[in-house]
Amino acid sequence: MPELPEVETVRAGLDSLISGAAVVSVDVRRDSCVRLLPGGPAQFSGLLDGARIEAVVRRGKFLWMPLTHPGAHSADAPAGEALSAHLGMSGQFRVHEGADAPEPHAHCRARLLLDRAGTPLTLDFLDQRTFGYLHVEELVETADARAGGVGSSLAALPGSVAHIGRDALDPDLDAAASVRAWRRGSRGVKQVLLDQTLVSGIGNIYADEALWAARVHPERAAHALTAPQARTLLEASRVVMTRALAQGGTSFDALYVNVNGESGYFSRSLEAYGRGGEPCARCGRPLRRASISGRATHWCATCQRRYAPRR
DNA sequence: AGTAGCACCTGATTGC
DNA sequence: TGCAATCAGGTGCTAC
Repeated sequence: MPELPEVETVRAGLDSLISGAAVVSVDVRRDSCVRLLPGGPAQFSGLLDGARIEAVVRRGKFLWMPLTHPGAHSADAPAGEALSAHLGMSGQFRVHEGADAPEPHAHCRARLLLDRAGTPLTLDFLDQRTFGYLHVEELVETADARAGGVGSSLAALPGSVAHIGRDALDPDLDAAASVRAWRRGSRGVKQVLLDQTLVSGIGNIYADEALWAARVHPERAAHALTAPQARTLLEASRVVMTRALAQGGTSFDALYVNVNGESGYFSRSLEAYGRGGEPCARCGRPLRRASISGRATHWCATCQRRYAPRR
């Protein structure tokens, strides 16, 4: 469920609250949330105990927190280690300051007790549908990060993120190369926008919003996009996700909230997603809704033409 | 190599 | 009322 603006809202909230905190104890309440570790919850706890969270960083929808281990040598992992996380369709982080944390929610999959300069913190990972995960893994240098140069904060990525492209709001994204990659291949434009290995961060909501704003039909073949159309599409995705971020993200219900349990307001600003049958804000014709490769898709058949008009 | 299809889950809502 | 079908913001693996 969460896409780039929602994940960034979570990242910023976590960063301000838990950066610099040390892990005091770990309670995994559903083993599958650490399924990427062969050793399960015991290994997860062992890797985190005593570690210090240096920061909370993000690429696209992937989050990670570089760790340091006070008093330990770092010869094993030259680039360091990180607690990484993906929210899947329904993941949330919730932070409580002080010693009086409430009972864990029914969807709480793991609870970490932290200490930040003497202040106790409780970090809960909630996930109704359990597609999300927590993981501890080594950071690896990537060719992309080295080539990026300027993006020194992303010099190293967790192994599970190494195949993900820079996200649409990354200042180091190579727009020309991204547009070229988008225009290759036989898939429809919507599928290409959702391909996280090309440009990351765009999910089902913002794909529909960007396509509507750029007046591109979701089923237009990617190779039939002109270069200017593809550029417009990239710019539209940036604009819509930047506006959403400024409003705390998109939320329809309590399934997506920030680290304090609050909802964002961008659902009021959506032009296409969830508006099947309602009039298009540009032309007044009813918006279409259909399933495209298994994802609900919304568009205006008048403003967004599947085939380029004949001259 | 690139792409389609499905699997992975829980819970709310809709329809018979 | 009860129960089955459908749907939900994502990703990764497998098989063509």
